[in-house]
Amino acid sequence: MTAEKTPGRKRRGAGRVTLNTVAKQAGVSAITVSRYFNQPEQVSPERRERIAAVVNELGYVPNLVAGGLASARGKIVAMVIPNISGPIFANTIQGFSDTLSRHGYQLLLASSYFSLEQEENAVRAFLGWSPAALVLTSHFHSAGTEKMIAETDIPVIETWDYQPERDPVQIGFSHYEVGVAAARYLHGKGYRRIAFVQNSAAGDLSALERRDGYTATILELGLEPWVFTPDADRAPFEAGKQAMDALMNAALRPDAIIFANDNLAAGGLLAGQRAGLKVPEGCAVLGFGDYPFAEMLLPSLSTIKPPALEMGVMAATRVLESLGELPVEHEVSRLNLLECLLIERESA
Amino acid sequence: MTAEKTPGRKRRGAGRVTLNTVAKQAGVSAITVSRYFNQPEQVSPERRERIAAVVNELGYVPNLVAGGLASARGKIVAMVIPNISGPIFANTIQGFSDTLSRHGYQLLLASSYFSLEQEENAVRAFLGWSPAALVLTSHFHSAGTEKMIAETDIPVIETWDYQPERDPVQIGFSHYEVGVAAARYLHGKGYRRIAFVQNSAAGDLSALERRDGYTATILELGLEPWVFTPDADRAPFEAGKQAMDALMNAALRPDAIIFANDNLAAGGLLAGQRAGLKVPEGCAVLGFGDYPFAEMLLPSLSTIKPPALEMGVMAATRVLESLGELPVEHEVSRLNLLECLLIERESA
DNA sequence: ACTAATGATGTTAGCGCTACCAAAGCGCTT
DNA sequence: AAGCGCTTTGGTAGCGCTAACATCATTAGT
Repeated sequence: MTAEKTPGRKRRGAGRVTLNTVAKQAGVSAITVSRYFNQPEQVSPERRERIAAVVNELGYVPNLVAGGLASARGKIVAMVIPNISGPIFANTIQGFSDTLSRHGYQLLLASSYFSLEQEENAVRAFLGWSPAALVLTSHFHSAGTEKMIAETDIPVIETWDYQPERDPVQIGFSHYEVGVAAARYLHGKGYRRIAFVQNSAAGDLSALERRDGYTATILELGLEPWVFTPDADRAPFEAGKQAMDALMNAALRPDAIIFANDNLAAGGLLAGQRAGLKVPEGCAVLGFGDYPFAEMLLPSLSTIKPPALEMGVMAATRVLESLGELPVEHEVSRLNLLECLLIERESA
Repeated sequence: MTAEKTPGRKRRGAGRVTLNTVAKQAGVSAITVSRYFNQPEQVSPERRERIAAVVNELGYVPNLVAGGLASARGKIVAMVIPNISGPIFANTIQGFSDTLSRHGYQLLLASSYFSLEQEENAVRAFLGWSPAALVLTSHFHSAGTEKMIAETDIPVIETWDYQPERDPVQIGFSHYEVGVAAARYLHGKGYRRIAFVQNSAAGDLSALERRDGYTATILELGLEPWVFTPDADRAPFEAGKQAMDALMNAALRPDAIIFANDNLAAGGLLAGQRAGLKVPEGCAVLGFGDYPFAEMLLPSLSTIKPPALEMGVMAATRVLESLGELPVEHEVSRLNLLECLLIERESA
């Protein structure tokens, strides 16, 4: 029944079901079918019904690429995140994606592995899809990325950090304050030789801010900062073991250790236990991230829980608000500071 | 310098930098600039250089939406996965995404939460973006989804399972055989009262296949199957605890337990330990998934590791091959059976 | 030297959809 | 009865790009 009468040379999308096919079949104009999908309330009920029947019969799927081109805004949102499989970022992605998909937006995702160059490439490619919004992680970007986000007119959101003086919408928390809180908490518990174990993964610049918060606070408390840096090429779990072994063999052992994340902390915990160390009596252990296994360890791991899921949901909410898909509560704020939660378990 | 001379009424994408802007500025035709991006080897070096300079100066970013419409194939690949934040699927996504992005393809991602309806919605929306390929999880789909994947002409790949008789490309492993292997392994170790703890999450149909493999094998070995199903509304970790408590209070305790996944197993392990149970002497524990924390537990968790990352990489490879982006090794096979690995640690 | 083959570049016509306007239909007021 | 505002519908002209073909310059072949 596909009556192709075009005589000439060019026939690319032959015989595909398009808006026009549906329109003809339903006896309405193309634009009406378009409205049926985008502003159904503007189409009379009878036509809606007729169009629905035809759509169903033909199995028509709207071509969003064409729609995106015509309207210059696709229902798609781009996100670049350091890595997808990390236990914490995953929650942010999930919260973001789910909130968006409830409103018919799709997620375009890429990981940067903390590489600014990879981030830039991803952003460039994404902008070519003219997404409705762009979500990045942290405020550390290459010059090229900065240029692009300054020039684009779509909303840009930065998560997982919080820099009041920056221009894009900020949804995050202060890593520096996390370092401060960790040091103060252990100090309050009576610990005095508090060490900090750095992230072995290069490029995680936010982790350095946590360390800086720690260092500053320790000095302020009149104690001595003590930062241990594992070998850069070790996996986090192994790096944690290395750190614990090294610290326990030091002349003057620490009585508490802050690990830059829970993976490191778990490694430290296990190495300590295998060496007969009692936690927290012999040495307290505090992590960061509240990874899913933190409560599964023995002793369970005290840690600082970042608002990972909340950031994803809030990022999506801000995006939807600025697209007019969601009523704006209060006033869209450029600065959204969320709180971390210190979860006190057995290890500290 | 943006000389707009169009007199008429419609001006939508006003003053945006397009292919044409670049072309004029560089003194070449639009198609040459297009070639510069898509088949650079067809453009002479001098022009390449000139175009590169202009692109850089204007900060031009190709509009992939327009390109996708014109060429009827966007450099985008869609994936639907049960959930993004699960520790195992995350690896598949990561492997998939990374392999693709190395070839300039972007990832469109959605999660279905094991809901066939949500999967169908995601697939429908994705097809509208005319992706280069579509990747799904498992072979359980709604009728609507089946219809769409039958009618579309883009490659469809199913991962995380393996059904030889199905049409789409299969990349996965046999869940049934995992159940068989788990039962055999414990039997070989001398255990005789082997229980199986089901997944509390409804909708994970693959988990049921693992159970079936277990049941069949246990019967074949002349033992008695024993399947425990936790309350459906419990989080996995809690469900594992519940299962362990219940099984340990049974009249005749099991001497080994297979948990449908590592989260359940971790809960079981912890509940057992808190109750003074020695693992594996009192009761062996075997998980599934090799979640990152499996080696961090005490005792470390024996488990079956699915080829999560490999499936992602292989899915991407097959996609790229069928798009002609990658030389085809051997012959593109529709059936790709990968192996799980039983990782023997301390718990079983 | 003349034609054929090759490679680089340009011209034209859409891809399938929506923005923009215009117009028609309807109930109501004055 | 004419005018007004409102809703519903349709016609037209692109959105920015690339496929397909056409053209031109260059080189090779006899």
